[in-house]
Amino acid sequence: MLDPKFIREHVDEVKRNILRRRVDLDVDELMNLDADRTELHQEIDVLRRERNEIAEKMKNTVVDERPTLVERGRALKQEVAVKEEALKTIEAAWQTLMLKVPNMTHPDSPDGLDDSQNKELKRGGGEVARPSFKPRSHVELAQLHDLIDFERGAKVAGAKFYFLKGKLAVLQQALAFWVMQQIVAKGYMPMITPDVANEASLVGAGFAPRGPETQIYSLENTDLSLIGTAEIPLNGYHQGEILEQAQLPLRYVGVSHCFRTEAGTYGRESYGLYRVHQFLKVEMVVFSTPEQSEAMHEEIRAIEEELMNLLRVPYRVVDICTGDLGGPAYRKYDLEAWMWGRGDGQGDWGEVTSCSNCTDYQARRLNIRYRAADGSVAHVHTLNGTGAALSRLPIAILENYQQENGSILVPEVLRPLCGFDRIG
RNA sequence: GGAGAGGUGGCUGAGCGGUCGAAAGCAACGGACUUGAAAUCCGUCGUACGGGAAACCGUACCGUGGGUUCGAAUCCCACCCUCUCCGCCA
Repeated sequence: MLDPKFIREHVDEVKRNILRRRVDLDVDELMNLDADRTELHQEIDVLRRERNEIAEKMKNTVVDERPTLVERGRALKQEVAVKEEALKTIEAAWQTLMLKVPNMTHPDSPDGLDDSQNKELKRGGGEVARPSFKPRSHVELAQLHDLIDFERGAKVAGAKFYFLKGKLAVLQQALAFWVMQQIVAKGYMPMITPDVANEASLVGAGFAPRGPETQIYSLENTDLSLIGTAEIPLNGYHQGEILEQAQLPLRYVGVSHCFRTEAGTYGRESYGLYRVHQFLKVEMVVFSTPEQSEAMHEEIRAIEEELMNLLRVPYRVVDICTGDLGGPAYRKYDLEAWMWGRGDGQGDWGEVTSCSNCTDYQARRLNIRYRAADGSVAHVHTLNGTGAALSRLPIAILENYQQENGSILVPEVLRPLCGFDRIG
């Protein structure tokens, strides 16, 4: 959420930003509601003031004069109740629109409509070398070695659930542990989070738990949902707290299962493990001061790149364009790994990690603040970045490490943990 | 799951329905004393919104949401959470 005061004072800027981000929202309507809301608030305050004054007078009033005061008090109670009811309605509408206002945007974020207009910044992880043979997709490779069982996953839990089997199951655990270790070595606090979260945490992180376009599984008869990312519990972790500036930046790396309904996304874009209902993910979350957040964003991106370099998986860094940023992000980078199974067998880039600077957008909803050295209090900045999505990263490893005979080499750094150096 | 106790400021912890935004202590901050530090003494010390150039004023907030009342931290109801005991259990 943006600061309402900021919106009032920068209406034109906010409007321009909404246009740039391709968000459909009537700011004038919001401002009208905002004015009504403020006015009603003031009216209610005046009435409450009188009510308090009457209550105060009651204390030192002789008995026979009390009925007059009581009567006036009763009338005021009525008036206040009516106005409070009206305020509730306005407040709800105001809130709905406020939540739709996206974060402001980093001046360097490329302008664009959708992911086709994201801007490539750099490449790494080694060259994409077309092999002398026709590369197989991870699905074909998995079939060859019996590494993923989608059929039985569907039988047990439904389409887009799966069993990882054999050496791929081991590789996944090794990857998760190795990535965690690397990030912990950078000073991040390792965390294993709840795989469910309540509505306050979900909404605070910018997710809509219920409703038609939700991406989230919710649990019946509770206000809990299965989390889509550890970002949700890790953000919620400091909900409502005032941190000390000396503690910042606070760096966390959490592992969790992630659940996404991915409604209506079957087809080529969701081939194999690329888009599934459940996966394991290692996620970094940072709380920082406003001054630190851009540097922290670069730090997280550097860690993501380092991991890909150590794994020797070809990747490119993409600066996400305004139309593709989503609500909370001020700026977002994706790392896309080369995947031979995409792009009609020609190979293509596929997102494996993503990192965002959400500035104070989430912190305001979650009410996470810090006390500066001078005693003043302000919202922290929050950042998040994928350490490893243990569905997509294995795709990139399988497809880039495959050999002509269909066997798959294990990345050097994972061999000690896996206990084997090739699959097949 | 059953029985009981409890949720108050950064922490500990008082709080007869009106004088309570809230005692006291600790911590923190500013100052005095000191060569410096400790100790001691004096002072400051919640957040949000609105009004005001400011001093300051108003409103709200004592787990959350309802209710009773002229008036609620205080009474009533529901929910959430914590602790103790019992049961069950990886």
